[in-house]
Amino acid sequence: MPYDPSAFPPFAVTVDLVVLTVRRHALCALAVRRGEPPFQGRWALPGGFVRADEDLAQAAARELAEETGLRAHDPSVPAQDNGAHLEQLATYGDPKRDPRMRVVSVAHLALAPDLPAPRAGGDASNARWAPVEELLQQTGYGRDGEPVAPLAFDHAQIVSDGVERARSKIEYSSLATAFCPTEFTVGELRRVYEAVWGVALDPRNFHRKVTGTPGFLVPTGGTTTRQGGRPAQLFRAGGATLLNPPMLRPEV
Amino acid sequence: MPYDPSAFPPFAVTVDLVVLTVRRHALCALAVRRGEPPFQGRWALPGGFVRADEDLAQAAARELAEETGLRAHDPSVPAQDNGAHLEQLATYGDPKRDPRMRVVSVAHLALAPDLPAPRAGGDASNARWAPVEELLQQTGYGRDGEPVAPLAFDHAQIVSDGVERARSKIEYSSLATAFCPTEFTVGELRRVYEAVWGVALDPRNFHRKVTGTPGFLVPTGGTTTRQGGRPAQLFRAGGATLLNPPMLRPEV
DNA sequence: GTGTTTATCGTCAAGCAGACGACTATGATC
DNA sequence: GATCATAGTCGTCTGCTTGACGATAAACAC
Repeated sequence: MPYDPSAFPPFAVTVDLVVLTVRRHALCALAVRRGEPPFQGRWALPGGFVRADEDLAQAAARELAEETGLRAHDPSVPAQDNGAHLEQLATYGDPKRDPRMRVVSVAHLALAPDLPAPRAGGDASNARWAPVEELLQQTGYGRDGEPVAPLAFDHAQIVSDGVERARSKIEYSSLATAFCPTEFTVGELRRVYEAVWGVALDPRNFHRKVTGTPGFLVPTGGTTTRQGGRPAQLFRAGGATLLNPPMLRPEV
Repeated sequence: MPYDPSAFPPFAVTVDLVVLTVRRHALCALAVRRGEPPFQGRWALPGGFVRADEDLAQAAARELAEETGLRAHDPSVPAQDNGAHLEQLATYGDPKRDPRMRVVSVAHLALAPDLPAPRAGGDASNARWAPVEELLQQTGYGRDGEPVAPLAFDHAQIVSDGVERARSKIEYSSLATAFCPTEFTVGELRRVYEAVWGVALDPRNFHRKVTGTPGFLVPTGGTTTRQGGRPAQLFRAGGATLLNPPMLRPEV
């Protein structure tokens, strides 16, 4: 039976990105300002159409590079540095999610270390790192007193799902190191967990846990006093990806 | 700026279903035989095009009902019975995954209790429950001596991802009860875990764990001797969905 | 030097998991 | 009906992990 275009409705397929980082002890997501309707002037997630010859992961990596300059970490090259973690999150396809046409969006989750200022086509005023609580509250006022409008489309739901994925995934994997630079201290890693979970962790028990888990951290030999106080050992992420037993998230 | 159809390439969007059940102590997935090219005569996952006015979850629930007669369990109605668990799995969009055209498939995972014979439009010879190891081995011979051909398209990858999701999810959630009938014994639940994980579990420790986790199981008062031996208490699934601490999967 | 900050090591008790003994209640077999 | 096999249920013990927290170490600010 030959290909019959009338047999199925045509869709537009996009990728949207939840790019998370930890800045100033807060979990932040990258938001870009929409330059055209619908939702003109509102904040939204970066994203764009999947091209005709592109895989979904390729499209997500391309959008990530365009918006942040980050290369996506290729899981098949374990020793690669400076690449952001990128994984598929979920797919959103409500018929009414875009008023113009039928759009299915394959959302991806990226975790990146703290970066210099974001860029959106070179225009800094149209991209920012926003604390996720600010993006998720429907109305109110942000830290700078500016009124907060809800994210465009269903992007608040997507951010919420991405944050929840990140929160649960650092429990049982070594993914929290994706938020850290190449070399980092135990204290810096602990502050990542504290920012993502929004809780305080005991420094002594955390130190025992992460240094006692084989393959999680490998010492580089160096030390640093970045945070003040006694110099701390520097580590790199080890080869282990799964934490067993997991890092336990404290009860609320 | 008005809607410009030339600004994006058109896609076909489908849902594919990984329907898992436990039959005769083996984890099985529903497979249907393809009646037309490409891959005519080969086994594939049930699925079909998403309609113009349908949400993705609706499309998946519709396909599930068409192929198995199962209603999807609506998470907003906790007390509902007899509904299969249905959740989005992942989305597959390699440009070459369907030789006819550009198809993006949103795979869903369904977990169902052991059912009567499957039906595919009423034709039983074109649908079957196949042990997942049989579906995942690329070549060889099945249990009945018939030669095994790989699944159509990228469906082997999708089955593999679905099985992995189910294996990990029964660790930290009460989802294993989705494989059981409304009333079941601790031993039946244990055999579900053993089939899904492919391991043997200690009946005494398992019994202590599941009966000691608040909200996991609620006794119905009845007993049964279905499996022979001493009569066992019957339980229903409790309201808890998350298991904390999780059920630990034994090391290989 | 004194105080402050952060890192790191140690101790202790509670809880949980794995290994496994013992007993119970049914059906099957002789 | 006695014996056996099967499956379910209750306990015990030991080792590991965690959470709470004391103590020490090494830097900086004054």
